[in-house]
Amino acid sequence: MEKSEGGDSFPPNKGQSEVVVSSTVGTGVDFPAKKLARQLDFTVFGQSPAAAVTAVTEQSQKIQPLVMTTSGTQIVPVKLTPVQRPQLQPPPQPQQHMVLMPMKQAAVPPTHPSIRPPKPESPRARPRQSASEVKDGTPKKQKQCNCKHSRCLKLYCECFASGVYCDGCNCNNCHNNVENEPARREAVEATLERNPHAFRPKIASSPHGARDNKEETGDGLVLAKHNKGCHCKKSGCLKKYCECFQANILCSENCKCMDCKNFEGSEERQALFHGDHANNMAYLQQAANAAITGAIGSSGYGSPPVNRKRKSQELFFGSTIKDPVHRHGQLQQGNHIKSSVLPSLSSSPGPCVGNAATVGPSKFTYRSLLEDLIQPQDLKELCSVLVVYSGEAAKMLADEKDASKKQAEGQTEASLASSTQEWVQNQKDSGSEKDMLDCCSSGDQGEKISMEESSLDGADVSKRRPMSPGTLALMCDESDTMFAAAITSPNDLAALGCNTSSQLPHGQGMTETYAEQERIVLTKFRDCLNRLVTLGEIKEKKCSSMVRGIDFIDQKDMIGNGFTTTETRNQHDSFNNGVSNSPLPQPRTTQMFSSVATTANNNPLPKVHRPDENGDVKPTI
DNA sequence: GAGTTTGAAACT
DNA sequence: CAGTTTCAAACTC
Repeated sequence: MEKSEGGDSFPPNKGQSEVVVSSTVGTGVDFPAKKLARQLDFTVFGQSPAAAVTAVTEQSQKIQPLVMTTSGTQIVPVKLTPVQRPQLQPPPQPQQHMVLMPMKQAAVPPTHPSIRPPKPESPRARPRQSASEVKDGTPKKQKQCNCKHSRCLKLYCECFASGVYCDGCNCNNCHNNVENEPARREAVEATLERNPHAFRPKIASSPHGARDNKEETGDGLVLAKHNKGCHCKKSGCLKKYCECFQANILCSENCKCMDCKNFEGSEERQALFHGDHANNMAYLQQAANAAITGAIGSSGYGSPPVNRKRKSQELFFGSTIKDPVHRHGQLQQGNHIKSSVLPSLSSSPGPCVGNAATVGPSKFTYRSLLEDLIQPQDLKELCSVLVVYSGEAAKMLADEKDASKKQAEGQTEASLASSTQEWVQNQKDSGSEKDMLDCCSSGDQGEKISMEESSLDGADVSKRRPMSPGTLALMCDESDTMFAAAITSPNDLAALGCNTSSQLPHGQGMTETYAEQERIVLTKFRDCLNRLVTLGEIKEKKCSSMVRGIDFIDQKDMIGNGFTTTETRNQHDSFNNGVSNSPLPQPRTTQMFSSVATTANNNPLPKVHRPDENGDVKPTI
């Protein structure tokens, strides 16, 4: 039962597996080091998990069943499942150095300080795990295949796919052994012929680099993505059927899965991972099942599968939103900021993307954590505030640089400054802000500002304060994309400041002004985004608590005194001014941005200041 | 532990 | 390249 064939002579079976093979290989071991060496050349396999963590370039990932142990003195074959090969993400199963390691070493689970330990898994989740693998909870051996028809010479076989001989497997008619090396080699060649990359790691480091590298979804690091992507249809990519899920990575744009729930921000996924203990697996699995059945159940295939295909989902904001959940998830993976804002930007005040509940009866529907944090008007307001800042910054800087000129030119700029401040103040005091926001964007705001200026000081366009290219672009973009209708004549655009040439009376001095102006605006914008992030995090925590079933505790705390932990309490305090104390934190972005607006309102520039109180003034948006 | 489900791999 | 079949792991009962 333990072994049908193939592992009899090589690799050494269990009794032999404790033999240490030194780096010089072949010392007194009844299996030839040469064979091990041969393994090296036939495929290019993933590195040991530990090594893989640190070296992750696709090119360098030679499939290499024999790797140096951490001691650096021994060569041991490693056994990784196909999805394990890649690295980065420790698979759910404990990874074991293979047979040739001394038991003492083998008994020590490889650790990966830099990565999250494999998620807890109940024994039930590994029903086929050999008895020898985990008896006392200590992984001792590689995973064993159970191939029956492939002779372990197809990629179906994990051993073969991993580039190692079968050892102690439960396979039948195994040819993945030294005795059948010719057949094996032939199979390898055939496999490579079909797919030259067949033995290359399936998981590659993300091209998104830093973003992905720092990606932390609360449930584990998500560092890479599947090269080919999965094609899951029914598992929601929340089961180990899914290679991405199994590798503990998020589905990516490479995937062609349906009803994917393995994306950042997926509540279903978070529900799976937020359980930190193995004994939560039952619940977690229930959550996964519920998520899957909920999505697939009545609605899942009620619509043509094609509609659920990623192809349609990839139609960026196509008019037909068949699967907002998945699509949103993909978007999130693609771009944090974009995904965070998109729900709100998605225009129609109607159902936002995150409001998947309106689309399908899925029991678990994904709603962006930021869904109710950001409203379209909030963005408008933000843009408006930024424009105000921009204007104020430019004006102030221009004032400084052109103090002498302004003396000659009279009070124009001063009136501009005062008028702008007055305008901001009036906007707030008169309560017309909403009205303004309802009908304008930054561009519109800019228009208003410009109009105001014109009306107040009578200055012509050429005298209007300069605006940075960035600001102008922002304003123009806004007006182009969202409020073009409001612009009825070219003069409007000119009024928006799009005519940069007319705004640049000061030559090089303006460059500095622009830089400073942009810095201020961007810094402020960063501030807002940071607040948004904080809000999202807090809300995520709350959601996590709900998932864990302890929500009521936290919620109670939140209702009463804020948050339970010092950390969250601090977070709460940090933006206390802008966030409501609603039990279920749904702080409006308007509130969140209010401090910005207030700053702009009360003290436009002195406080435009360095939003980063620590002195970091460089916008890092 | 048997049977079912699932999705990758292989095949057509 | 798409559709189908084969296969073995994951999963359920």
